[in-house]
This record gives sequence, C-alpha cells and structure tokens, in this order.
Amino acid sequence: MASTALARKSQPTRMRAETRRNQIVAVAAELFASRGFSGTTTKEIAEGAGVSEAIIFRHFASKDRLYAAILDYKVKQGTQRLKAQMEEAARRKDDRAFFGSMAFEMLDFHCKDQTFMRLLLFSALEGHELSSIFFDSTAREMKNHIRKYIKQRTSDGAFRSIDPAVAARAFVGMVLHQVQARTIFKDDDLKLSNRQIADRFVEIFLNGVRD
Amino acid sequence: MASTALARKSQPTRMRAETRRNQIVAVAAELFASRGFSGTTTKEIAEGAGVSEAIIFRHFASKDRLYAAILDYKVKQGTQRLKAQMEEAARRKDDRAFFGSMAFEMLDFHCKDQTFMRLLLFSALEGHELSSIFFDSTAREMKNHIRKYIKQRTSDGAFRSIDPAVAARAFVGMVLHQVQARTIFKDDDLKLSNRQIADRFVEIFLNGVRD
DNA sequence: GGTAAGTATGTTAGTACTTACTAACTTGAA
DNA sequence: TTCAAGTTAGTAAGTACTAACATACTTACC
Repeated sequence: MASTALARKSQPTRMRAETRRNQIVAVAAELFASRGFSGTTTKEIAEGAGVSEAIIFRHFASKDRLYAAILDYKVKQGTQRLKAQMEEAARRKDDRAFFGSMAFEMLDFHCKDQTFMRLLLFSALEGHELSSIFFDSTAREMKNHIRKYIKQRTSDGAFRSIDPAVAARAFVGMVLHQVQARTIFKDDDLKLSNRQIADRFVEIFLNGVRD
Repeated sequence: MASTALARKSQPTRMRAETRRNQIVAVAAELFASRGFSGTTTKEIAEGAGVSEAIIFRHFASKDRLYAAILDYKVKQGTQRLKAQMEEAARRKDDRAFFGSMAFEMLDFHCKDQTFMRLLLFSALEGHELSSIFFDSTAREMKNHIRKYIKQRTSDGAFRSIDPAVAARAFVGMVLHQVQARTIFKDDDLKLSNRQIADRFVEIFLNGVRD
C-alpha cells in the first residue's frame, strides 16, 4: 500500500498544459455535477486530478471561471447533437420520426451523460449566469423549433387546434421528467428500453394532439 | 438608518422557544431553498431571524438537523393537501376530474409555495437522506395511486391497453415540467391560468390514452 | 550528440477569511 | 429568585487563492 502510494508520488504524471486543463475540467465536472458548486472544494478537485491545488489556479483564474468553463463546454457539446438530430427529423415531415427521434435522443443522451442534467439543474438552482444563458439561447431555440413544427402540422389539419406552446411543453415534460426520474431521483422502475419509452410517449402525445 | 438599526438592536424580540423555533425554520427554509444546503450558512440564517448564531444551536443540534426538520415539515405539509384532493377525485370515477384536479392542485400548490420544488430538487441533488425517504414513501404512494387508476380504467375498456407506469409518468411529467419551468428556470411564457393549463394537459393526455 | 540555459509544469507552505459550533456570561419575565 | 431566552467572544477546521521554490522537458549552441 505504502509502496504503491510512494510509487505514484515519486512519479507524478507531468502533462502538457492543454491535456491537464482538459483533465481538470473532466474531474471538476463530475464533482460539480454530484455536489454542486458550493458543495465542491478546489481541494477535492485537485485530489481528483492527482495534482496540487495551486495547479488549478494556474489554469483557471478562480473556481468561478473553472465552473463557467465546464458549463460552457458541456452545453456546447450537449446541444450540438440534439439540434442536428431534430433538424433531420423535421425535414421528413413525419410526426413519428420527429417526436420519436427527439424523445429517444434526449433519453439516450442523458443516459450516457448523467452529469449534464445534474449540472444544468444545479446551476439553475444556484443561479449561475451561464445557466440562464443556456435557457435564453439553446433551450429557447429548441422550444421554438418544436412549437413551429406543431403549428405547421395544425395548419396542415393534421393536429387539432391546440396551443403549440402547451403541446410542446407537454411533450418535452414527459421526456425530461423520465430523464430526471432516472438521473436525479434514482427512480428506475420503467423497465423498458429508451426506444420503447420514446415510442410510448410519442403514441400518447400524437393520439392526444391529432385530429 | 443608524437609528432604526439601533432601535431594532436595543429591543431584541424575545420569543417563546416554540415560536422562535418555528421562525428559524421559516427563515432557514427560504434560504436553503434559494441557495441549497451547502450554499447557506448558519450566520445568514441567524441574521435572517434577527438573532445570534448561538440561538440556532440551542434549538437544533446541528445544521443538518435543522435541514432535516425543514424537509420533514415541508414534505408533510405539501403531501397532505395533494393526497386528499386526489382521493376525492378518484372516488368520482371521472377521468377529467381525476387528472384535472390533480394537475391543477400541483400547479396551484407549487405556484403558492415556490420553495417546495426547490427544496426537493436541492435535497435530491445534494443527496440528503430525507429526499429519498420522500421519494420512497410519498412519491411512490402517489405514483401507485395514479397507476392503479389507469389500470382500472384500462380494464374498464375506457383506456387503450397501455403500460400504466409509462402513462402515469407521461402525465406527471407534463405537470411537473411546467412547474419546474416556472419555479426553477424562470420560463413563464405560458400565459394561461393554472386551470387552463391543467385542462389542456388533461385533454392531450386523455385523448392520448383513451380508446 | 552532449550540455547549458531557459521555460513549462509541478510542489510546499503559507495567507486571510469563513465555517459550524461552544462555553461562559447577561438579561428579562413570572 | 429562578430560569428560560438572549448575548459575546471565542474555537478548530475548512475555504479559495498565492508566493516562492523545485524539477523535468525543450531548445540552442559547440
């Protein structure tokens, strides 16, 4: 035990600045996601990265800036995929594909990266700036995208005459609540695949809004 | 300015133990809800209650115990009303009343007490024990209640043959997501009354699951 | 190619401040 | 006079963050 500890200590991994920076971001993201901003200490982050605290402050001016860097990275990364998928689905004018792929992508994404939802919720609750930036840009964009689609289908005569904003919220609510049940509340009693859950949500929703 | 501060200082309100205890709980609940457990200091709570820090520790053995007392109180208080309302609705075997009153009660309750959802989310994210107790008891109870109703209506032939767990999650998701949009994400762009929103959600849902 | 200088990456040991919590004392009402 | 309700002034252990020093890697020159 002491020997391995010593072995590790005697050979401290020396990384290039960018690599270390990325490693710190990765480690800190995990910690911030599980304990929140004020619940995470720079000491813990340093220990997680196997480095002294001072190194963190060489890469990031402050704990705040590190947090901002993480949110920025995560939001960019998380948004990208979803957007592409949604646009593709919209092009087909196929309701099942549009809502189905959106639901599945969200379920799947949040399954693979549990930290995203936690970071988002924590930052919103703790009132960090970048969270509202996300909601005012990306979230709004996606919301409008869905509303627009619903409005279009309503004027096509495919959907009943219904408030697009309410319908959009209803659908997104189903999906995100399922994501939160799993990620935040550890309530994993829907023993179905993401694809199956997505399909069932879509069925309820489309039956609910169709003429 | 100095005079009012002095006036307050010179006449420190002296309360009975129980009154002070309740006041501390009320003040601390607000603070914990807005900044989380680790984001709130006992000093802030003391200042909020207009009392010295030591008083807090005469009423509560630790910061943890104060937090637990708050969660316990809030959960009991919040659960009670919803349960009664749901049971009444269920008795009528009226789908619109059952789901409608449930949705409205939730929207209305969380509108009036914004701290409840924040406390719940914070405690779940921060991994406080009482949060999982709530989910394993109250939340499970309500969930089963809804599922049972859906199962009944399915065997009545009123609803399509659908997984009750998925349907329950879909409906609760619509409502809670709307609550969160307002409470957490400050996204209040559904310019409708709670009653109207509830009605529209119920319409989508019932159309979605009915035969 | 070997070596010295220079630089990037690391550490240690601190800073000043905040944190939850306590002991010992004071005040006011019954 | 008694005792519950309040205060002040601490404590030891964290907290984010820094200065000063140490070590490995890169490059320039012979």
